[in-house]
Amino acid sequence: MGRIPCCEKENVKRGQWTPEEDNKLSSYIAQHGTRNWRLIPKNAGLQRCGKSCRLRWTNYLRPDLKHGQFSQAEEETIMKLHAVVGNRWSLIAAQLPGRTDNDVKNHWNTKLKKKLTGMGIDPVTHKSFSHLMAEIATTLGPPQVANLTEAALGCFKDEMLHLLTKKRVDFQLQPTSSQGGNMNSAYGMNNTKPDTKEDTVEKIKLGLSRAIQQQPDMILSNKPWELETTNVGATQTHVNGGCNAFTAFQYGQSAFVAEEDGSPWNQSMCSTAGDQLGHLKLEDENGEESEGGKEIRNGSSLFSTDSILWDLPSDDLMNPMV
DNA sequence: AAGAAGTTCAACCGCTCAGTG
DNA sequence: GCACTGAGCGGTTGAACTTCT
Repeated sequence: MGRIPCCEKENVKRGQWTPEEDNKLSSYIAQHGTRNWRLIPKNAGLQRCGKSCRLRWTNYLRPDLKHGQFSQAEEETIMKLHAVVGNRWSLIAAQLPGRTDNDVKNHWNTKLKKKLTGMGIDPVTHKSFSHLMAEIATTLGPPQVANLTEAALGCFKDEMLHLLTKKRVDFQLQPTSSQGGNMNSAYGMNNTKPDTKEDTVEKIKLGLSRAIQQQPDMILSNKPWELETTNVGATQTHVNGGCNAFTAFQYGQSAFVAEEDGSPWNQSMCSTAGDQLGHLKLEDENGEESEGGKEIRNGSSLFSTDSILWDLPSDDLMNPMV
């Protein structure tokens, strides 16, 4: 039993709309309104599917639409709401006057996701990668924890590579006093060459392995059955006294600290390892070391401590959230 | 200058939901 | 309660444009 098509597929034009078509649709709707989309193309003299007309109108022709760049405030709203409601684009768009769900969705997919990833935050869960690594660790038995490096890479390799291969990365894997080993000879201090993807992955592996080896108690102590979950507003924060390094990485804290020490990765992806992983320095095109990178600085201002996730008073919403 | 690679965004598709008889 | 229909939603696609090599 097939689904009844919304219109006859033949005799129906598809693809980009022409200015004449836009005019026809706009003037028809101005006169007759938007009742019965199936009849609109026929009556307006358009060889288009009703659904296509509705989309064109709601996403482009509606007079109350904004077409320019998203403002910082709008981006903030999207990110906050996405953390709460997920991919409910229409719900999010309802809070942004003049923006459509399609606009919001596109902006999220092309800009905001990357921005978050660049900050070491998983755009799906809105948790830092280090937090997610900790969660992975809790699902592994002690013998498997040794494989955490591989597991973490499996999960975040794409994100890491995206970030690391887009920017010039200066790995400075600093040895700790307890290590005693000569990290300089192993990795080369101030290795300013980004190398190949494979090299990058190997370096991440080495750093993570070392961190995990040095902190097995911390990772193992974060057992799911010992986790206490508290609700903070609309988001959940895991609280575990023995594993503070992993707790409560939300935008506010993450970005705030990142700005302080200039290395978002140190705080997010690398916070598990802390100093053992060393510092990832981001350099700009001129080879100048940036304080966390341009992207990150923008992110920091976006996620100021004044606008952390759970601080979203319902009064701020344009429309009541369901 | 030209081709390749990456990015953006309008448009489409198929599914679900709500309204109606 | 059921069937049917229109509207709306979110995921995906691909053309156009931009940037890189």
